[in-house]
Amino acid sequence: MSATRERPTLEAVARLAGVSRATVSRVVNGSPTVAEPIARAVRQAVAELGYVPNLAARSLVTQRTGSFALIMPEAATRVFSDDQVFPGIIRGVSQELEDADKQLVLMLAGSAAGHERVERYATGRHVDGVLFASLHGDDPLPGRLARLGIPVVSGGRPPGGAQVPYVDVDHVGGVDRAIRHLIASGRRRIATVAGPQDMIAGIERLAGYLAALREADLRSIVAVGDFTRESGAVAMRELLTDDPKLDAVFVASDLMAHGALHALRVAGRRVPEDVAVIGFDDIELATYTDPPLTTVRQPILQIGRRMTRQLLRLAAGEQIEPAVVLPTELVLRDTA
Amino acid sequence: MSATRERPTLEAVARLAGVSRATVSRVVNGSPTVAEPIARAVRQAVAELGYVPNLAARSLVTQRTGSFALIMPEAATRVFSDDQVFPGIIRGVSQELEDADKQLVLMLAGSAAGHERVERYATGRHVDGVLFASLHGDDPLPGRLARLGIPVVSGGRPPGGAQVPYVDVDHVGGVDRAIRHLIASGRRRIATVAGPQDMIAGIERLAGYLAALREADLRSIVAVGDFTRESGAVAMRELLTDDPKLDAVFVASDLMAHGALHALRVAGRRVPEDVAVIGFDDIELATYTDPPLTTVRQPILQIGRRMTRQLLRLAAGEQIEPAVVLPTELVLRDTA
DNA sequence: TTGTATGCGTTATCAC
DNA sequence: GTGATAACGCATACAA
Repeated sequence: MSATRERPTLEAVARLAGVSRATVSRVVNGSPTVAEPIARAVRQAVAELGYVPNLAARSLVTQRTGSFALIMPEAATRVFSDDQVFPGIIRGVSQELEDADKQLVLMLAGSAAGHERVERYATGRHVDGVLFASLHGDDPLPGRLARLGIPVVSGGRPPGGAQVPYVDVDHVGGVDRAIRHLIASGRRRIATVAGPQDMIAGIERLAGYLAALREADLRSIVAVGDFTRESGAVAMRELLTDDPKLDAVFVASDLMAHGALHALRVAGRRVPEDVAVIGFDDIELATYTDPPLTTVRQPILQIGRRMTRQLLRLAAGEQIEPAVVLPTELVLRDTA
Repeated sequence: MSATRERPTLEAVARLAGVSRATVSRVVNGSPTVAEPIARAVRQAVAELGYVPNLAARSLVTQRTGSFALIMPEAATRVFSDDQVFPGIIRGVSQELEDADKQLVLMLAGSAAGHERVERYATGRHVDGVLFASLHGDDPLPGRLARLGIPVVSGGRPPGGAQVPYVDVDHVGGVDRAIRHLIASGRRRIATVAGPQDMIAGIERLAGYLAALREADLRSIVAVGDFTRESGAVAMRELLTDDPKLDAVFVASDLMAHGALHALRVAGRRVPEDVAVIGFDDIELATYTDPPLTTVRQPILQIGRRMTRQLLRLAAGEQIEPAVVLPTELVLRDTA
């Protein structure tokens, strides 16, 4: 029982079981064409030696690895702030991959170096397919991988218009319902804290806000954040400066909304009496803010699951829809 | 530019450059023993063909993969709740690995199936080493991997006493300072919401609480949660039932403390006037609770970084300390 | 049903 | 400095 015992190979198992390597391979891979007594002997030898297949060798010949990459083109700080969106996607992907008995390889690609390493990794055929949790600007990577024949699915429509299959939610519809609700409850000076304008979620939600206000013939008041809580607070302060009499604000993410609530409290505004607030996402935090946050729910877990299912189908050689759009829903709590 | 173009191999590059495979390999791996003109020609051919080394083939011969696994023996729900502890560790690990130009493979092993898949993956030599973000009970996996000669480092002392090198923080010292602070400010009925008792963080923080109260000759009041926000709220309600007159509570994690604050507000208790609250972790949320949370800071990012450095040294064949313990610190805000 | 032989794409050990 | 050539550990077409 030495600590650095040689790893047993197929060969060793074959010798011990008194059969050929091929037979051992068949047993290990569950081929039905092996006589039961022999199979038993082989399994016995496998157990005795503690044999585990070398995955590198296997994937060298099978041309597949059984693992899939989920790429977060974000700084780690952003992925793991307490914004629950990325984590939710990770969970969805993880669940679906687990069901398929595939391995998840999570890659953070915030830095340029990280981006490059991801590319090497994926093109090096370390994975059978690649998921992008989000995309910034017109990142060329997904298109490049797809062109190399590597199955790729994106979370959110690629902002640059890259031709990559994606799964997204109905941002505009959700925002529209939120704004209508504010208007219906008598609000007239409706501002927004928008998300980053190089991400599709930021772009679409702002577009939705602008369209809804235009239709209602109301003036728009915009400040831009970057989906962090801190940026939400900063943007809220800007808005209050721009228009001290604003009576509602649609914030493009719950985390930013939390920051905004904080800023409003500091500024002495009551929510919802003075200012109504609606967020977007419906992460767990939304239930625990003070007061609990009215928000547009997006099915975060489902995004991850759906992306994964699409990718698995793609990797299996099936044809898939170029776009899947999931519904959003307005969840009424106490801030609007 | 066909979508499923054959991948170029070393052979192809060699042919195009008019040299041998060995030479191409040398150039690709940056060997200095290649004449510059030839090296240039090879690089040219590599670029032209878009050659990328097949990592499976490479690791088959080098016996190393350049990637390391970070295993979260938790349900995904827990890892990616908005508790920032696991994410913080992931970030630390990710940063340090990035600096070393190594790949991070994140594996969730909450379910039994997941646990088994992780074992196959690691013993299958898909990674050069393994990090456990936390350990439950006496999980046999880390010990098993270590015995197979796979470098392993644990985050937190293994509760079961497994002989695996680990990085942990000074739980007891931190809790002790928290309790002393409560006593010094006149609190006498000090309760605790403990963490899960199969995790070292839960065990040690409760032990620290009990020891500090015993020393001060005060009565202990204990409820147990599982590090989720909801469990913090539930436990807080229990405590209020047990002793309606309690005037302070040490909560073993900030997220549970958030739940506890919520429960206290609902119960009509003012914080800190009626009840003082101290958390543990100092995640970003602690700054944003209402009121901002006094808490014991642990250097979460550093835990991840330090674990990774230890693992890299281990994988490089160096000898490492069996235990590294990082300091904690009391951060005073408004709840105590 | 089982065994033999071959190849997957690299790196490493030699000669040259 | 460069080029053959032998592993690395496995899966599979083909033969028996």
